[in-house]
Order: sequence, then C-alpha cells, then structure tokens
Amino acid sequence: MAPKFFNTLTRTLEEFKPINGNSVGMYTCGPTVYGPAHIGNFRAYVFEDILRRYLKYKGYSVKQVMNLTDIDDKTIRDSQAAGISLDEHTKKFKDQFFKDIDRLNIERAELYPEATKHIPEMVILVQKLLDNGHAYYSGGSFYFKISTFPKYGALFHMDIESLKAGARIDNDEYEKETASDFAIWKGWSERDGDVYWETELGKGRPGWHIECSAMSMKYLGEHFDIHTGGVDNIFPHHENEIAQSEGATGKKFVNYWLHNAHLLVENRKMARRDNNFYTLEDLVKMGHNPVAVRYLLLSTHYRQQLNFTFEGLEGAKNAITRLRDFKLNVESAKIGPESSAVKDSIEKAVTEFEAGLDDDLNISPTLASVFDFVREINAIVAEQGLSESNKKKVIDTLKRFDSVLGVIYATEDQIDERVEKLINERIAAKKIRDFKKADQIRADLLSEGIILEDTATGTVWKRKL
RNA sequence: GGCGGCUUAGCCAAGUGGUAAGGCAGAGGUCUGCAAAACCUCUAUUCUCCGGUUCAAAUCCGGAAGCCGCCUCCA
Repeated sequence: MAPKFFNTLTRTLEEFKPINGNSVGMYTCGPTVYGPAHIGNFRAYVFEDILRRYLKYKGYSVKQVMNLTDIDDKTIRDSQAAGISLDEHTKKFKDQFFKDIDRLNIERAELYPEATKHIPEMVILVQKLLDNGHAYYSGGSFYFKISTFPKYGALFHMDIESLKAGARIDNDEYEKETASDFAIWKGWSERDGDVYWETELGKGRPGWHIECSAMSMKYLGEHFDIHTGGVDNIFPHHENEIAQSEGATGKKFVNYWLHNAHLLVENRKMARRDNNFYTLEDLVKMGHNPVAVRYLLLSTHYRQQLNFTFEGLEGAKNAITRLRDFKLNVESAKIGPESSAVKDSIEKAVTEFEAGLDDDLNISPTLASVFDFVREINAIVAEQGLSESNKKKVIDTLKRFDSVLGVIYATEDQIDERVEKLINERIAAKKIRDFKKADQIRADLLSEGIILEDTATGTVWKRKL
C-alpha cells in the first residue's frame, strides 16, 4: 500500500506516487545558521527524518536535499556584531547543527547545499525571471512581481488582496512596486559591509527565497516530489518558492507539500525571537538524553502542535527505556519452544505499524503497535522463553521498526575492559554467594551510569538514560 | 479583522456513527539472594459545555466557551 500524506497545496490526504518509479526527491528546508538551532527547529528535522526513514522502509530510494542558509540579514548582522567574517560565523553553527542532528540520530540527507556556494545558480534564475517578465529592477534590487503570477496564494489559500490590506508593511529601504512583491536579489547597501557578490546583476546578495528554488531545482530537477518545512514557512517562503520556480520554468514545481506544526513551550510557540527556546545543548547540559528528545519530538503527530514539558521529556526517556529493556530481555531470553504466537504477534505488529505510518505518518497507532508487540513477546519470554528462530525474528522485527523510529539502536554502546572485568568479578562473587561484594560492584557501576540486571541466562548491562 | 487548527484519565495521546488503543505516572500481586526487568490485575460509565439528528454520537449538525498558529524573510 502506498502511504498517504496531507498535502498543504490541496489540503487533502493524497496517495503518494513518486514522479520516477521508486525514486523520491525531497527538499527539506534547513537551518539558517546564525545561532544554534532550538528543539522547535529540530522538530521539523525529526519529522523529516521519520518521513525519509519510512519512505526507505517502504522500499523507495530517497534523495533528500537540505539547504543551509548561510547568507541572510541575520547572519550578516550577527557576524558583524561578533566582528568576524560571515564564513567564520556560520561555520560555527553549521558544525553545531551537524553535531546536534547526529545526537538526535537524524540520518544525514544526501546533500546539504550552502546558499553562498550557489550564487551563480541564483543569478541565472533571477535572469530567467527578468527575461520572462516575472521580475523587475528597482533601486539596485530585483523583485518578483506577484501580479504576473495568478497562482500566487495557492499554497497558503489566501487572497492576495487581503495581504495588501493586512497592515504590516515592511520598513525597508528597498523600493518595491507593490508591497507584496518580494526581493529576489538585494543590491548592496552599506549595512551589508563586506558581504556581497559582484555579478551580472550588480553588487549585492540573494534574497532569501531564491536559494531554495535554485538549489532544489539544481539537485532534484525542476519538478520533484516532496517539499517540507514548518507551517510558518508556508507563507511567504514556500509560496514565493513556487512563484519563482514555476515562473522561471513554466513547470509544476513540487507535487507534495508537507508542513509540521510548531513546538510550543508553556503553550506558546518556541521561537528565538520570543526567547523562550531550549537548544539541544541546553537539555544535554541538564542531563537529558538526546534520544529522549528525539522520542518526545516524534511521538506526537507532526501536524499537531506539541507542548514541550520536562514531564513529557521524562516520559519519553522512560518509554525508550522500556523499548531498550525489551531488546535486552529478548536477547537474554532462555531457550524455549517454537511458538506460533510469536509469529502472529509479529504479523499483527507489522501490519499496524505500517497502517499508522501509511496514514500521513500517524505515529500514535504505530507506537501502540510497537508497545503491544513488546508486551506480547515479553509475556511469551516470561512464560516459556524463545526458540532461536523466534528470537531472531523478533530481533529482526524490532530492528526494522527502529529503522524508522531510531531510538532503540541509536547508540552503539561499548564497555571497556575494566567494566567487563568488574562484571565478571561480580558473577564470580554471586556464585560463591558473596552477595555483599556483588551488590557493592553493582552499586559502583550504577554510580558510573551502568545498570546490571540478572536474567534467566546471566547478567546483562545497560546504560542509564 | 481574515484563514487554519485544537479541547479525550494526573500528564501525553489514538479513535470520524456501534458502545473509550497505546505510553508515562500511580496502586496491588507473582517471580527474585537482593535489586532491576518482566508478567498479571486495577486506574475515564465517559470524551470542554449546551442543544439537535439517530435504535445508537467522542465521532454527524447547530450554538457557546477556552486555547494555539499563520496573515511578508520564524522550523
């Protein structure tokens, strides 16, 4: 069965069909690297990660492109304030970004193009728009003329007229013909300092939206499958991307637009501008596990607002602990008879797991299927153990589920020789019923964050989350 | 003001006409040298409120209240 996704463009659930057979091209709007991303930002990247992982699970080959916006008003402003070059400034946050996505067990996209490395492509795009009458020059800058693009507003389902009426007209020193026109190339101004490119369009820098049109089309073609981002990107960013891209090519730009809802904190949108955000680093410093953050972010449907609380984070940690304990429990299960109940349980779990995700990545029934599976298999393990082949099938199923969820096998844990030796010493102590020593070793290791559990088939260790 | 969404147990959250999934937290029990894990049992007569339709409503219709997001560079 093909998955169904809610397409912002049509506001309906649509069956997913790639343009080219089994290959999926997806463009996921990435970070503006002017500061560390906060966990609200990561909600988007975790959602996109689940999307790409599930598409792969379903057998599609995925080419994901995520941009790094390393040139815009804020990166310029902040690098100047810090007294360092734009590159130096953004490098720091690019590195931080990759460190964070690794810690969140977010799979790497196939490509992370940087805006500053694609100026020529953007210039060409602007020229195309000038050639076919969608853009104009004014006061050193170039603008997209939305009155030439009748479809404008199709994505966010708003009337352009209401925009004009809608108060908030921008400041700036750029001279647009119509307030709702947007800059595709900004002529150099003094406040840009040494940040500019000398191009056929003159001295200046790209507008924000143009980078995504240029880079997505360069790497995914002029017409591709999926484009995602936070709901706040629907307008103006994605609306403008459509206008620029389709204005330039005359082709349909993207088939499926998927947008995730915001992360809230104290029931308000988490946003840097409101100064009510947590970075991943903040939470790690408080002693929280990044994978718990991942679970928290993925455990609510992506189109539903999610209120961040520490109580929720604690719950997420405990949920993962149960899943990881299940893995240990199965691995250390005593040998038992072949059971058809195991097969039945696997079959049911897989069916429900996929049914949930096929339904617009409806994660709740999917997680329910995993926990039902855990309980059913645990009961069999407790009662009669597992046959070797059953054990392998259960582990394979768990790995398959985790290829999407990414919370169980997220870390490749190792223990060093010293710890291994202590564990063996404790086993020996237990054998001669020296429980005092055994308990001491267990307590010592616990203080290092290593938990020992005695099972039917021996002692297993795990790391405290 | 315009557009969209949300309101289900202490917390999170499925469920779109047939009598409330799942997770976390909590209580009791079994097992265990002790722990832990695991298993078993229990924890919403009820889904923001008020009307209506129906044999039957958390689900459909009408109304009210509360909350959130977007409305020009924020994921």
